[in-house]
Amino acid sequence: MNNTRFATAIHILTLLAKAGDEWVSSDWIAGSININPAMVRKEMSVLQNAGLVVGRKGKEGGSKLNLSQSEISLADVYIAVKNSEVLGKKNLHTSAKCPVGKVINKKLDGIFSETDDLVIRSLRKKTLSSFVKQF
Amino acid sequence: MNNTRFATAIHILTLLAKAGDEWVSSDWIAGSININPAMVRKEMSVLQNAGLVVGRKGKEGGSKLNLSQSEISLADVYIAVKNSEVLGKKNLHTSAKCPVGKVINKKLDGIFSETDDLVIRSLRKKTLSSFVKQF
DNA sequence: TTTAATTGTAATATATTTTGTTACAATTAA
DNA sequence: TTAATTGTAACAAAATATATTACAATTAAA
Repeated sequence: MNNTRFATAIHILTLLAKAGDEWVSSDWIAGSININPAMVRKEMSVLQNAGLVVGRKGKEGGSKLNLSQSEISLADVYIAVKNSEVLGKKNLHTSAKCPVGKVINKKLDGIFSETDDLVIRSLRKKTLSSFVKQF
Repeated sequence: MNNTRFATAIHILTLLAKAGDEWVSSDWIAGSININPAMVRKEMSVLQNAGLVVGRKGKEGGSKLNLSQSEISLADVYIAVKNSEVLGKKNLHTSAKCPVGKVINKKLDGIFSETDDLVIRSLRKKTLSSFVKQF
């Protein structure tokens, strides 16, 4: 996760949470984060596919939450945006001739997935609701 | 961590652990990982700065562990190589005019560092020794 | 019905990060 | 003295992330 996707997603969801039942435009959100509106819409599209938000086209269009704040956990957000494991990537092409190189990825798998699970279980306990209360 | 540095560092340390008191060349290690020897030396340099390995130049030179296998935790390795937080980067330049944009990074800080700590505490319990035993 | 505003998405461009490569002075053992 | 090796710098290439532009499709409201 050497990118801003989690931070961006949380920022978006926080604004939607605070907007309640209003439709919020990507332009408004982009102004708060200070990124391009098209970037907001791209990430919004991911959050829609995850079932967290809904969008509406056309004049007076925009986005809003699809679930209540307390039904959205930060794990849902993380899972929606994550594109690598916490401990990073493995070296593909390790040597089949070396006893270590031959099997190391299988051994790393355990640690890698255990670490990912740990993070997800921790984020599962945190809700958008409690995050937004801080503001 | 959208890179291979942790996997590479663990691979290196595993080979050194299995080599015992011998000096292992970057060329040999590179062959097992199937990457460029200069890459191995770069990462080795990081592990040296972390106090985990020692190097020797010249003919019959190479690297070996500076501590016993059981004294090296995977957290030591992770800390040595990590260059981003688990949950990624924050958006710098968020709007000072928006009540959310104004303070969100401070609020995210809590979650971000808590998550990093969680991972480190978990890796702290795992030693190079127990990892290497699997081979 | 027309207009204005907005999404969703694709295509392209730019920037940043990661990985790979080459080169070589300094060092060390034999 | 020779041969092998590190440590590091400089540069190149590839992969990933972010930004920008454009526009068809849609929708509310005039």
